[in-house]
Amino acid sequence: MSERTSSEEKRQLILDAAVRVFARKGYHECRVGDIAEEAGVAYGLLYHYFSSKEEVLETIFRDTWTMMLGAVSGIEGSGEPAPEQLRKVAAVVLRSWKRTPDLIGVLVREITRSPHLQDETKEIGEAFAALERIVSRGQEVGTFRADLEPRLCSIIFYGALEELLTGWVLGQLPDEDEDVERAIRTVATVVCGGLMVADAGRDGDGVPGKAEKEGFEPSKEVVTPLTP
Amino acid sequence: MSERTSSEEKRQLILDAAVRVFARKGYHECRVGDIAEEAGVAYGLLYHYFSSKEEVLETIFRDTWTMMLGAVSGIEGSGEPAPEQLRKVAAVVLRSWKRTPDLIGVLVREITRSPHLQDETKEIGEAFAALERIVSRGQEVGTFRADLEPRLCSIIFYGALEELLTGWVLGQLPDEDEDVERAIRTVATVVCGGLMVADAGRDGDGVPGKAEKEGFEPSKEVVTPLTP
Amino acid sequence: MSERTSSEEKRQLILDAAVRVFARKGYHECRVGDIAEEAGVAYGLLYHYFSSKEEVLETIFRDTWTMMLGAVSGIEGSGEPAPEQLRKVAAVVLRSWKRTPDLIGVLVREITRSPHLQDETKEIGEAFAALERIVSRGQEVGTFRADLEPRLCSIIFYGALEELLTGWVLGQLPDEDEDVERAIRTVATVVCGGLMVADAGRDGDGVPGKAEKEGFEPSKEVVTPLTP
Amino acid sequence: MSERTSSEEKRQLILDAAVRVFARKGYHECRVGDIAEEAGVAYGLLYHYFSSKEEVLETIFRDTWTMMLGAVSGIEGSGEPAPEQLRKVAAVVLRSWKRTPDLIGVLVREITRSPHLQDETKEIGEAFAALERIVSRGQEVGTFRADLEPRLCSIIFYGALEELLTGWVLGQLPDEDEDVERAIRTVATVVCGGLMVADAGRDGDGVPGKAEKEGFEPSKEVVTPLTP
DNA sequence: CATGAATGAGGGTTCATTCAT
DNA sequence: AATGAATGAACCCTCATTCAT
Repeated sequence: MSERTSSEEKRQLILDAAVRVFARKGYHECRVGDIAEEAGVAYGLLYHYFSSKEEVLETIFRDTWTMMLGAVSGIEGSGEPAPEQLRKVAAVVLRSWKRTPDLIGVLVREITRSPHLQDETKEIGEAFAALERIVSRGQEVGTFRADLEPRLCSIIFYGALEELLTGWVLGQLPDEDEDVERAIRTVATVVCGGLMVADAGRDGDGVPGKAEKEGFEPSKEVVTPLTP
Repeated sequence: MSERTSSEEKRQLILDAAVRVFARKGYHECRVGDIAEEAGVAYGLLYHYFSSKEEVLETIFRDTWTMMLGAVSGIEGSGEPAPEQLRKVAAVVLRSWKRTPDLIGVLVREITRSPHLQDETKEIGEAFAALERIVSRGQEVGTFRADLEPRLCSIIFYGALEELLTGWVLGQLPDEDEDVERAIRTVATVVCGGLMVADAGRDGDGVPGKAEKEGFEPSKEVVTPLTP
Repeated sequence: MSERTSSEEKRQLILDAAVRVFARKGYHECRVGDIAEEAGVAYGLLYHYFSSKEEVLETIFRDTWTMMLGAVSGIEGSGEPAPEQLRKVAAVVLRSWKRTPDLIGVLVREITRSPHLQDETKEIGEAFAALERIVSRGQEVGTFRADLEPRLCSIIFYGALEELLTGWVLGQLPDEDEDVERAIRTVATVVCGGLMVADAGRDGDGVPGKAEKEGFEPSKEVVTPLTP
Repeated sequence: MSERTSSEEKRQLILDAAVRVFARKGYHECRVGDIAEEAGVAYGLLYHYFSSKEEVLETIFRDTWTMMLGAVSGIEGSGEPAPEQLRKVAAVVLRSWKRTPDLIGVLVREITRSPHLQDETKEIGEAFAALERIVSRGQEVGTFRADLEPRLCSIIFYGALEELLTGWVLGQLPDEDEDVERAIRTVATVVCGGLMVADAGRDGDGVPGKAEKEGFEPSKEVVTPLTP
């Protein structure tokens, strides 16, 4: 109780500081001292908790993707229709921009750093696998057309999300709350619309159908948020 | 003929070598000496043609995006229907993986690295603008539904393409010729399908419709390939 | 009895651990943490008993040279003939390799490292002085030729011992018990033989003469062993 | 001709500077910058010629031992009597103190640095082997007593030389020219005296016998000096 | 006594860039 | 145009030492 910051808290303190610094200057452009300074700890303490600067970044990646995986898994297990599930994934992912812009900035900017992806592939791969299963089940129940590879569809869907985040990160896209909501609707509409069989529930206004209009999103509290 | 390598050829020699080295080790992980060695020239000669290591990367970016912009512009001006145009953009972009995997690898891995995007934004921005106009025109002629922002749609579309390329670059996705063609069809089907108005030309199988079956792609020679 | 480890024992525990670690990795190459780990104590406890890492090494040096000095002094005061005294010194020094190889390894490897010799010079110097006196007395009683400087002789003698130890430490010389005994005989024979006046006791078989054959070494228990 | 310092000369410049700095402060206590400063070159240039600070020391060791080996080999092949050969080795080794005190200081102080001896063992080992052969031949022709192991004798002999050098390096021993010459005589007398058969050439004054008095050392110019 | 988190100066090394040849 | 030796600032990391608990 009286302990101000436990060991684990100190570790998180450093991670949070690293996210801010990486977001501000980029991984390669920042020095280890910047992170320590931002965290308000001594230079070498970082090396008590992490074996290298790179491990700090890897930890950020892993932690985030683990959360992401948890969120997607939760949605996947909800039993809702596939289009609604994709919509929720889009909502979780895209809303995280406003929640934790620094973290998203780091992920977007450094996502393809070679060494990480090799290792992080597990978490990322599982997240993609979950998306893939959502698409597959949509196909099985006849909601989605069956002539497309679920794998490719999950990639298309996730790529769309990532590019939207990139637009916000780079300041090339307006990101007011309503802009974010519109982006969620648009990506859900386009991708789900393209995935759904031609006449399934199509009444002329696109995928999410009436649900959208009926206040389709009570799940906000249910879904694990993407961030700490 | 007797001239071994002209100045301009030497410059390109270095650029090509840089692409291979960046693809192999990444921009930050490679040394200027690696590029020179790969090009078979001396250490300092690189500085006759480029003012810095970074300018080499920027040149690769600019050249490629200029080509990309040219290709997209060409497609945009073809007068074909919007879905067909998007399809061709997808074809040009995705087929470039097999043509020039190293170059794509560099673009995918380094694409969001901070300092570059500031400058490259112009070319990239114009490419996005062209995609946006394609979507807009599809909306104007009633092919695409009008209730979606063209900007967001272009982002979704391009994000899908980039994520597919990423899958190939990272070796997480099969990339035989038929896989590439399937990816082209899939992204065109999904995105165009999601963009099109519910009953416009829908005959139950999605966007590319009959066109696909009628040998829809004589454009291979027409379209400027994405690479040198 | 019930006391697990007294303060003094803990101190010695750390010293013993340090000897093992220094022998294994060398003084400069090992970390303070290595010593603590080897001793099974916590990081900072070392600083309760020693003021620095260097003091640990100095303590090892001083303790050992104090013992060495004690052994040599004991031999010097035995009243035996000079050749026999040198022989016993050789025996004490060289046999210590098998007794405490780690300690000898540390002494051999770190012996001339700069800062230590300044301080240790006192003990080392006294040991050399004792050797010198042994030689001098041999000269006074006519056993050793008088035309050689005792100081140089003591250096030659000790250098021979140290180089033999070095050969064992570096694994370049066989070190079975009989090899050690042969080394003792050889160094005594060569050095004493060279020191002795041409015809003094020379009966054709070398220095230690009959003494050697008569079981010349009952001193094993008498002489203070070189090690704790 | 007009070239002030060739590449090889620059390399040697750095080595010479390193010897001076190592002699002054010791290997561990000096910084790479000290070497560069002493050599009058830039910090990083050292890394053009050597891969690390340690390689600089190793090069000094190897070069010197190669010279030592050459000198000993030359003496070994001279066909002179074994005692005279040992005497010349002593002369070459001990006189090197006055010629190149810094170099000797480095060798004496750092000789047992673990990693080096593993590698340098080849040159050092060959030098010992040459000494061993000198002793063996002395035994074969009946000059040296045959009941001693040549290997041990070579170690005893070299240890004596090294300890004398150590005495000078540490300033514990007078090192005027006459002191050096006396040390040469003493070590030759003692070791050769101990090695020789009791009455072989013994006329009461030890080994070098008359030869010494007859101007026994015209070899000064003949023998390869130990230093560059 | 004992612990180990915290400190931070200092080290070796790298490497983009320059420049004399 | 071409070379590669020379430069030196910058960086990551180590690790002896301290100190609050």
